[in-house]
Amino acid sequence: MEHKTHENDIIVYEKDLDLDETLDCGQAFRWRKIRSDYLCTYEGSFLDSRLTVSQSGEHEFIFHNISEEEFLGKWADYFDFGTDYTALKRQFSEDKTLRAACGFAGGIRLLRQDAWECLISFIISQNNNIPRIKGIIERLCGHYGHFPTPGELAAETPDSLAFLRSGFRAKYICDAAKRTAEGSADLAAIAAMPLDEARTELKKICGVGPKVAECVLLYGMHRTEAFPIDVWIKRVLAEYYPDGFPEYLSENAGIAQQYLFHYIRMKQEQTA
DNA sequence: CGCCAGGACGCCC
DNA sequence: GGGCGTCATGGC
Repeated sequence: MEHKTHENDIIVYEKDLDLDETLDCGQAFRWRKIRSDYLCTYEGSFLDSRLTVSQSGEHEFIFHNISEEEFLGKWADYFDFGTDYTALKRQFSEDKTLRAACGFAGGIRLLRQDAWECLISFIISQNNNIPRIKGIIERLCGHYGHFPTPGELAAETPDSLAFLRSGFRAKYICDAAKRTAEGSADLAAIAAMPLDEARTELKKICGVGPKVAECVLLYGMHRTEAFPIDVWIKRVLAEYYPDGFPEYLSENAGIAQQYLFHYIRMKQEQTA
């Protein structure tokens, strides 16, 4: 990744990034495509940080109206620009199915999101569809003007969160907020634990089962060996990996999973 | 209308 | 330990 400043923007050159594939593949829920003169432009946030970013060419991106400090200190990390995805995809491509998935959408990157925001977001995601997940999170952030802190959410009750229309998940949101605010769930500590221990700790939060725990580990703590299994990945495993997922990929299985998730969903959409 | 959604829980055996 | 009904809400 190379970058330069131009007026108030940061221009980035990166071969292994596609904004549509990365920001609209179900790993983050707060990005929305806005009309523009570029290939595509997205507006989005994590916690209370907002960004407008455009894809101005196949390998060229504009991070609008931010300083170099803000780019290097925040967004370069968020977009995981420190990781060599060319090397990752080369490794993935030893596997036939993954080679097809990377060939289909090679511009996916694993965003380095905030653990707390991921915890709440993926609690909301359970037994839910992506458009509605986005709506609930939008109402949540709209209410506070930013993604609520653990303390802010801990002051709520399922009744006071009725405006979210999050259904049975409201009580789970409250439990996660309470535990995080009071420290019985210490996300920073969990992020540093051995994987199985981290899983166990996350699942102590009411409403966090195997799938949500895996998503928090992968998307919010960048534990790339975490491997969320939802209905789509179940189909991939049954169809392409009846004898199990290749062991040599285990260290980056979560990133591989991201390519496969996008691949199988788009394939389904095309044949549907 | 019915089926499904980036599931987890409680209960049953 | 595995199987199954239930849980709100709304997209399609």
